[in-house]
Amino acid sequence: MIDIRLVREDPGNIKAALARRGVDPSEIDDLVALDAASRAAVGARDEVRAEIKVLSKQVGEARRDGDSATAETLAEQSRAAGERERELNTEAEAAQEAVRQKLLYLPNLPAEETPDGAGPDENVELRSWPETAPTYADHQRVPHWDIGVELGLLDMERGAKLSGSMFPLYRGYGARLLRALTSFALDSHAEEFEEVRPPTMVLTDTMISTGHLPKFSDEAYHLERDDLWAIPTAEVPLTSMWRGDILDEADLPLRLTAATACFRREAGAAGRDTRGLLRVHEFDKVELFAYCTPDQARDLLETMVARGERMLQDLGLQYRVLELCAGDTGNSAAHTYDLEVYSPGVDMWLEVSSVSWCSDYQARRANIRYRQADGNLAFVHTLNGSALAWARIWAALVETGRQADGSIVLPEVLAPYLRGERVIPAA
RNA sequence: GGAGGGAUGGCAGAGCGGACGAAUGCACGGCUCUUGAAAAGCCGCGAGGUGCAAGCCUCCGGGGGUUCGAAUCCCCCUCCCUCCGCCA
Repeated sequence: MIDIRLVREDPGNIKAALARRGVDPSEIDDLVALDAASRAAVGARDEVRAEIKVLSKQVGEARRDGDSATAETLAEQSRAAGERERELNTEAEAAQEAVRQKLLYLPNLPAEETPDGAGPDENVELRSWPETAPTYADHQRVPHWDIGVELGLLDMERGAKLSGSMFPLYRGYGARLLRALTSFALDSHAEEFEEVRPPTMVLTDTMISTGHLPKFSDEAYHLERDDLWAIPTAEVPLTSMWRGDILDEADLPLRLTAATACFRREAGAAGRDTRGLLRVHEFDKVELFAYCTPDQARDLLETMVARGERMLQDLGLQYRVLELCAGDTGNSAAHTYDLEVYSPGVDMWLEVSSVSWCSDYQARRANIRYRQADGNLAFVHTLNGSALAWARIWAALVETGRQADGSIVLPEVLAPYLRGERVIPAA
């Protein structure tokens, strides 16, 4: 969440920053009013509490002096104050909770460098690869869902039979390809990023820390009986690994990588991209994550994007890099780059990575701080990025690699992970 | 699932109705000494909120309760450890 003090000190500035992402300025006015009310209520309660403390101390003294009459008089006064305290406390807590709720729903402030814009159409294309766009043959213009059926790699019908639509089931070479991608990715990050295998079901507090709750509860799967949430991305558990902790500055940046399944209800996208792997409820993804100081954040963002790009080049997939505009940047992020691959069979650009700098928005929610050289505490910055999301990569690889005879040639870099078998034979 | 023991500052660990926001050690910061460093000595040092400030308030796993007053007593919950049961 954003720092309430910034709102208090300069509401106009916050209004302007959040207006860039479509937040109504009146929201900030509401927040300022709630905050003022909260501080007044807390102050009133604290005064009574101070009174009770003084009285209690005096009761003790009177008792020691053997003056039981005075002790009883003071105790009576304290009891009366206690009743007032209970009322004022109820008010104060309600007022504080109102401020917190308001803050939990407000998105992060966009970074200065994040370009203006209202939605996806105004994102900025920074670069693309390869420099000259490839041409694609007719045999590459076959959608992956057809290829999947033809070669026995993807069985969406049986997936739906088990779990409903948009739950893919991979078979044979198709399943092995996924496993190869995950191994390839983790190995390539291993030198700089510690490999983690976190739980995929998490507590409500864990989801709140990243900003996925309370605002986006419709997008997540919830197991009611145990009150657990299926993670939409490894970013969620990784952010909470150090929730509530104080890190040493010397340990920063702390870099992690994790492969997990990711679960998304896609409630807001019902009926869109329903075929194949373009949009699914469960997919595997390798995530990069970092905790760092504010000074380290911008460089880290660039190096994480570079890792994603490097992998796409290694996989031989055509891609472009988008800098998201303020209006399209995710709730928790200050600045985001998306990587999109071109998939010739469906003739679409598919988002396969989103790399975000969340400034201290998540750290504030999760209360993750570090001790600076001067001894003071400050919130860390968090960054996350996919490297990469496999379902759409799988689609692009199968479509791009399709040969005239119907077989599929996979990238050289995956050979070690495919027992040397880079070619999925034609049917 | 059953039985017992725990949870206190960055870490370790005392405290078990009032003088406790909390001993002590380590870590950390400053200073002295030193050519420099180490060692030693001295001083400082939990966090959050609010206030111009002095100050005031909150926090001893979480939530309730008893009491004039709770880290300390009672109840519930969570997590950790030991033992038993079950289990991939």
